[in-house]
Amino acid sequence: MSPARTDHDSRRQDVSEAVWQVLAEHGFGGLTMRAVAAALGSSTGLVTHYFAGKRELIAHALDILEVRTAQRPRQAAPAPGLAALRTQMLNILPLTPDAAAMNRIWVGSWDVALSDPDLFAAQSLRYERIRAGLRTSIEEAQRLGELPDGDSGRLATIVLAFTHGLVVQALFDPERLPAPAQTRLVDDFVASLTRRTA
Amino acid sequence: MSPARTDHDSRRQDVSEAVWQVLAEHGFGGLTMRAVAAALGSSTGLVTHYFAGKRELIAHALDILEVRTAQRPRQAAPAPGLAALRTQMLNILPLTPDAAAMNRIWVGSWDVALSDPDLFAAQSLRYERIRAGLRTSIEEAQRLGELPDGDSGRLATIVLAFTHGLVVQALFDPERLPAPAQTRLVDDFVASLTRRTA
DNA sequence: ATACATGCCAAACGTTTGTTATGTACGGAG
DNA sequence: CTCCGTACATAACAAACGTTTGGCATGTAT
Repeated sequence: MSPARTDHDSRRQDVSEAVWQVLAEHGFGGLTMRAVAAALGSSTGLVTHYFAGKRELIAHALDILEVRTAQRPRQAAPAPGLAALRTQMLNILPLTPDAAAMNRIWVGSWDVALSDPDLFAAQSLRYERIRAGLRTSIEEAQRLGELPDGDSGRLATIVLAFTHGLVVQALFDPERLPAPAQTRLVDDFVASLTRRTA
Repeated sequence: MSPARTDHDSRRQDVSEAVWQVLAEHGFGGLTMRAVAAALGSSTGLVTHYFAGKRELIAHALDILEVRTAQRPRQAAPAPGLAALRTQMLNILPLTPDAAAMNRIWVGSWDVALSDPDLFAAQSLRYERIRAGLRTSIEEAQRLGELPDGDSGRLATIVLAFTHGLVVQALFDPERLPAPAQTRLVDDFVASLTRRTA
């Protein structure tokens, strides 16, 4: 019933890795069955064996994106509240080569996601989830008096907007925005949130 | 020497318009010679007659992006300084259907721009120019005492980051972020910049 | 009137694409 | 040993792609 001379999941993971590699180098515009097969050193037959078609390949790529975002080696929050929020932001930014590759794919996914209704909905949900994560830290910070009271949802949107936008600029100008510069900008931004009204 | 029975520039503009239309609907992943020709109701021969190849088509699309960004019907700055900065930000955001289409193309261009060295460099320059524009307003605002002193370049980066990020969220969740909501977020953000240190 | 450059279509070219079919090797089940 | 389903390679396929070519207009220049 189950002749398994290779570990299916493990092999599928290999394909997944090849997809990642192709995307990081050539973007979604360069994602083809053959490119993935070449990156894997195999035939396209192997690729189709584990992923029915290109659509499934793309959908899976976006899944990896979320999984890696959640499981990447990230710094633990040193403290709840504002410090946690700052850490969450830093964990998103392209501060390391791996994180840069992830963000490059993330940003690249927007073109295809905006053109495909299914992917569009999936992406919208992902961002909603990210905002929810930020929001808990924001509300905790408000409870601790580290942030002024106000609509935590709106503030989460502002924080995510700033972070996303910084990702884009960092990707397009890595020399001007190396890791320390990004960190400094985050600190500047966070500081502007904590200031009280005059 | 110059038999011109049709206005070359005008016709080229028509092609340009067709490119725009295809991009707004299908993104850069759906930009093909035939799609452009179809949107124009002509043959692919016409397209190649005005643009040597696909690369030139893409490069031109990114040029339009900048031209339209500069020449779009935008609100005039009601006053120099902070008010001008706010207006600049609002002029970028997808507050109207036209502006939404432009931003959809803008965001979509990142995938291809990140994969092509030439386009990459061109995009980097564009963002540099946008930041320069923001910076003049920021410095004026600082001179007027509307903003606290500080590195105007870094502040411009922060402002552009926030604006870009808000564009992305608005595109992926237009129902949650209609024009008034976007305006409100900009005002919240600007307010956070003006607050003095406690 | 002749010559020539431009505008554009229609069609074809060779390549690349996603997908599917065929074949082989092989480990477990009976 | 005999099946049989899994794991691929090979290769074919039609469709779509970017690009090129040949030709027919139509206008200006001489």
